[in-house]
Amino acid sequence: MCNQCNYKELIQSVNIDPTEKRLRVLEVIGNNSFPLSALDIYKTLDKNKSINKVTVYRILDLLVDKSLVDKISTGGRASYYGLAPNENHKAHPHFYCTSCGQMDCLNPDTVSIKTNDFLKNFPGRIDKFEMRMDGICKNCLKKAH
Amino acid sequence: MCNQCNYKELIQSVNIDPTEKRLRVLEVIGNNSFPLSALDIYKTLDKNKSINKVTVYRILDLLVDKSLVDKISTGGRASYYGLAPNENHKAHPHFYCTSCGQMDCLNPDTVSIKTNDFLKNFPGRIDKFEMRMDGICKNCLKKAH
DNA sequence: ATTCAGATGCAATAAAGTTGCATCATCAAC
DNA sequence: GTTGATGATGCAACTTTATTGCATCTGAAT
Repeated sequence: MCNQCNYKELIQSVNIDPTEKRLRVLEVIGNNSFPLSALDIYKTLDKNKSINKVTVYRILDLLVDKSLVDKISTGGRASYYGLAPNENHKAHPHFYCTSCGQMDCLNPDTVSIKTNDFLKNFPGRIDKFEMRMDGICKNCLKKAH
Repeated sequence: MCNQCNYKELIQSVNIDPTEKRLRVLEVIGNNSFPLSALDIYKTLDKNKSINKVTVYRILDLLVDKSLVDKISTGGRASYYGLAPNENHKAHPHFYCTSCGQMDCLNPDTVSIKTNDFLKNFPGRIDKFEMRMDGICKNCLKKAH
């Protein structure tokens, strides 16, 4: 969730056209407090048949490519999307409920990571760091009995 | 890669039948120094038409369920499979090359993680912790120019 | 008004994994 | 040894998630 973000400016800041659909997609992602799947986003926007599924995927790819949006993998089959880390949003781990598919953002300092000398010596290029915990959320735990 | 493992005993230790196919699947995973996709495993075993794709998926599900094998998500679409952590294999992060799809195991102490008070206070149940770095491996970096 | 590039839509397709049901193998009971 | 039950495996069809190819639209530049 981002209350400080001007989505139009965000899009313009990476030198792409802030089209209506791109804005809508980024808004859906930004106004949500947890990451969403492409299909979640599509369904949200398609309430009034206003966008095509393929367009959603293409916009997501673009926003990820421009580092405005973060593509987060789950233990499940679909990727989820959330606002990329920036000054207002520190990078943070996620929790994925393997029962209901809900994904939550965890506080950035629930875990502290120290990447020793590793990063300096790694022979390839590292673009991204992802950390995820899988389990059963409290709601599903309750339902279980 | 596991040189100390007796795969048959491993399978028996979780009270399931050590069938020929289960053994083959676990061996392929265990003899490999990096995680493989279900299709990699299938192709390795299917050289002489000796196993069905569905059987591979079902065996993988079973081995994951019994905690002998770890299902590792990538930035891509397929899951990868490696031996689950145990006394001989500490849990460790992975590196995934977004260019060629190769996944590598990183040294367990390339990063040190401190999960502050988080785990104690979390209202759900946590089964698994996954950490992955995505980027371009040194081979693909070379090819790029 | 015309043209051109980029954005979007639509249908078809691909990749990864799952399901339902048939068959096979193993083993205990008779 | 045959029978019957149980679990393992095979095969075809299907589902979900995502991608591709090509057509159409839109908006700025000329």
